[in-house]
Amino acid sequence: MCAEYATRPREQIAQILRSERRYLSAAEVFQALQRARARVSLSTVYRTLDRLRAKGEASSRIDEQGEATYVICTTSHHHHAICRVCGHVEEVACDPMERFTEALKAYHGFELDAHAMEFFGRCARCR
Amino acid sequence: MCAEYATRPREQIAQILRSERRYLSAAEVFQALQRARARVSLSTVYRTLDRLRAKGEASSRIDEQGEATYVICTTSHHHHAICRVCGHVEEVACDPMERFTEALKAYHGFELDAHAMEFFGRCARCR
DNA sequence: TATAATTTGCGAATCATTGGCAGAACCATG
DNA sequence: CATGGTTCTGCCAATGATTCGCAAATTATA
Ligand SMILES: [Zn+2]
Ligand SMILES: [Zn+2]
Ligand SMILES: [Zn+2]
Ligand SMILES: [Zn+2]
Repeated sequence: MCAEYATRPREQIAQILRSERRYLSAAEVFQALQRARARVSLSTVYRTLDRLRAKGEASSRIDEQGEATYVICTTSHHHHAICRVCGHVEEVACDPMERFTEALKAYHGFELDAHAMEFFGRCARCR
Repeated sequence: MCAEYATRPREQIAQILRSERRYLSAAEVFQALQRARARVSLSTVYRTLDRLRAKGEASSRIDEQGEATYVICTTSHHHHAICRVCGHVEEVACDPMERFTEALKAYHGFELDAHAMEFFGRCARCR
């Protein structure tokens, strides 16, 4: 029990996420599937995206309209710089974070165990 | 035209947000209003919370269940450290941010114009 | 091919949030 | 303290993304 099946729909969905390096909603993935003549239901898209996130293979964020969006990314700790023009997602290391950790403890007595960051601007190509 | 009315419902909602220093959903604010015997509709709660956010008097975030939550905060640039135990929100200054700005430009050619950060952990009282 | 476990598709259900609109509240003015 | 124009509020229906339930299809294994 609890085995994992490698299925066609899952591979097709992952394929789309891998080719686009930007946050996509379930609806956008679904549309891309239809454009590629892949017959996958919207339900399966939702389930697969959530599964990728749970496995740590994708990162999710809620966009301005309140919709969940997903992007494939590495599992090591990093943050995302999102281009306002093309949506391109750049993975950013996070060394300077230690400064915040220190400041939080010194000034607020707050002990950090996690943090989230997002950067917005224009990527190298769009400048 | 376009004047602003100071009304009872708005004051009652702001009162609740001021007394609780943590992120509250519209439903939670509504329940608090009922507990205080204040007769305000859920619609008004939604409208007032969004209005506070638009005026910069409150900050909003989407919680783990996908619901919008709000907290009163100052207008100057800062970030939030959220206690995992009691939900207390601490405002955190953001000087070390310049490091990220530099790194993004140097390593990724990415030009920053905005960023978002959230910190999670345990506040001084809950440690 | 036979079998059991897992996944899929479909449609219905959920549920936070928004929209429309008639009436109530607000506030400046006389 | 009345009047009148503007702004808010409450009610309730509509929206729309996401989730659920379940029978049928797919996968893995022998
Ligand atoms: Zn770009
Ligand atoms: Zn980090
Ligand atoms: Zn705490
Ligand atoms: Zn900052």
